[in-house]
Amino acid sequence: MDNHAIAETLEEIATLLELSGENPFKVRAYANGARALETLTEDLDTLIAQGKLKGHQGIGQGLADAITQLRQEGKLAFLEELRASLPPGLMEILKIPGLGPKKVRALWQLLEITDLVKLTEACESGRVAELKGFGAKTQDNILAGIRNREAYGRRHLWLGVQSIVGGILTGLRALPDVERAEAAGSFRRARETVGDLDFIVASENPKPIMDWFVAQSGVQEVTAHGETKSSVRLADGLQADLRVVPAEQFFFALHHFTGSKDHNVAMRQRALSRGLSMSEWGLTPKDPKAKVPVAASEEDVFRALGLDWIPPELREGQGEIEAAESGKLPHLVRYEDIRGCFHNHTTASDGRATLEQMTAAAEAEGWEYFSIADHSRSSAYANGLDEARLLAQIDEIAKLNASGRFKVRVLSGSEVDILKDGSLDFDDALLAKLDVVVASVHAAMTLDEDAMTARIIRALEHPRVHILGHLTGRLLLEREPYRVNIAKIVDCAAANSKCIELNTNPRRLDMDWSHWRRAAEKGVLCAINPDAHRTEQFVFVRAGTFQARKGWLTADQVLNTKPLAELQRWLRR
DNA sequence: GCCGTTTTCGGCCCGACTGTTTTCAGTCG
Repeated sequence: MDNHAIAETLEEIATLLELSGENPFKVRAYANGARALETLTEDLDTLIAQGKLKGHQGIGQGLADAITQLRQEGKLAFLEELRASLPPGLMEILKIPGLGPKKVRALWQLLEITDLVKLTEACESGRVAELKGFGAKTQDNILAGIRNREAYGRRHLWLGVQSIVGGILTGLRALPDVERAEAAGSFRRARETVGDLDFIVASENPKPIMDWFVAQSGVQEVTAHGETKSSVRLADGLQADLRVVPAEQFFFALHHFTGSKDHNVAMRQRALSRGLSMSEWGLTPKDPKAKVPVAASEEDVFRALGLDWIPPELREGQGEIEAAESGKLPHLVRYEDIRGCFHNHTTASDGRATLEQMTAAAEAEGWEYFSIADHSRSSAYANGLDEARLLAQIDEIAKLNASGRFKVRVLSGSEVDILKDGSLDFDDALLAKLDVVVASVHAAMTLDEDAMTARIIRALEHPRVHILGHLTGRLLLEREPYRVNIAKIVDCAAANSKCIELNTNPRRLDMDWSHWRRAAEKGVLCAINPDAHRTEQFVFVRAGTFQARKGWLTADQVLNTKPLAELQRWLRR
């Protein structure tokens, strides 16, 4: 099993234990272990061999043993027993909003409900409402939850919800009683996908704000409408929560609901160690005579705990608090630092805009340079260029640059296919004529991990390759990543001074933010690339810069921040 | 199950809302 599969298995154990009525802290330990594994940056086999798995945050002896066994044998005896002891259909029932482990257990034990079909029947016949702790309302909510389970479970691409967030914020800020309004949650942290939206408002008069929020156009269902908190369902099952707090609590609440969970836990622990209790309401000293900290900004919240302000993108519980304590937070890259990008398509392959249209749009972005990297011949589905067409395009780009019609410098390139054996789709003589070579996998995605890793490493070691394109091939919410050892690819890129792409197509965001910090520490450069197939997609660079920030990247760790002359020296070296 | 310059046992973040209750359990984030 690879890291991801093992993490999913640990999640499954956590859920099964929860349904068994196990100690909730034990349940949490497995869930924490799964997260620790997902964000592991070292090679798992190396850690196991060196006996260093235990000692990682959240991984003790028990989890280290379980992970080792899953990695080496692919199975775990106590998991088999656990699975056998519970009806498999309970897992689906647990996903219905409003049903947690206690209620699912009650349904199972008292009504012998073991799947969604039986649950639906029991609700329709009114038997669920008769159970202790249930009622008519709960029964109705379960039926609604079953009907809408697909939509409610879906996450949403960050860029896809951006305009919705903007619209709601504009609406809130226009209300007379609103002093401040911000979006919080995973949207503010720029997670690649967003489960629901969180809004925080400062006001002394919450009621009209709550009333506006639940009555907005686009609201399909009101799931909560309280004095300080309301929740609604928007289109596609997207949930939006609003919390209204007094102005003096605003920045504590904004921090709290920005999260992440891991970050907040670490912050609360830090507060406790300094004699303070932390919640969304503020910081309360254990000593009633001590001064109560106030916050007129989010900086004040961090300052009260002896920390520098931590950008929301970094708040994932990945060491940001330690860095903020010692003044070692990185000076993160900003969109203003970007001078161009390297992976764009035209109508020559599968793009929707011509070379000239793309160039005009790049100039409008204010960029110094950008490179065309159309598909190569093996990507026939995308109208990949053969040698003759690529030579013609190189010539066309040279003429466009010579014409002086645009200030932006167009670099010629190719998104050359990495073939199944790791060789490239064009010969060395042709590659040598290009300014930029991006190498990507587009076919034979089902190789096993060792074969895929060896394939990509062979391509990356090719002296003509500058940038590795979309490393894992994942499509968020659609397609799993290829099986590939990212740690080994990163090491290879570092050893050969190659650049890895951060593909900022909102469905890709690949390589993922969680790997960049370690990659950059090893000296691997990042190329923030839109993979634009039309001019409007240059905006991906803007949105994708948040992902680079999430990966702790500074401007000098990003290839696109180099001035043209320096860039050309790097490309030709 | 994890963790520990007070701890190897006894903690483990905290609060709002709903629905079912007459004071609170369960769920959610």
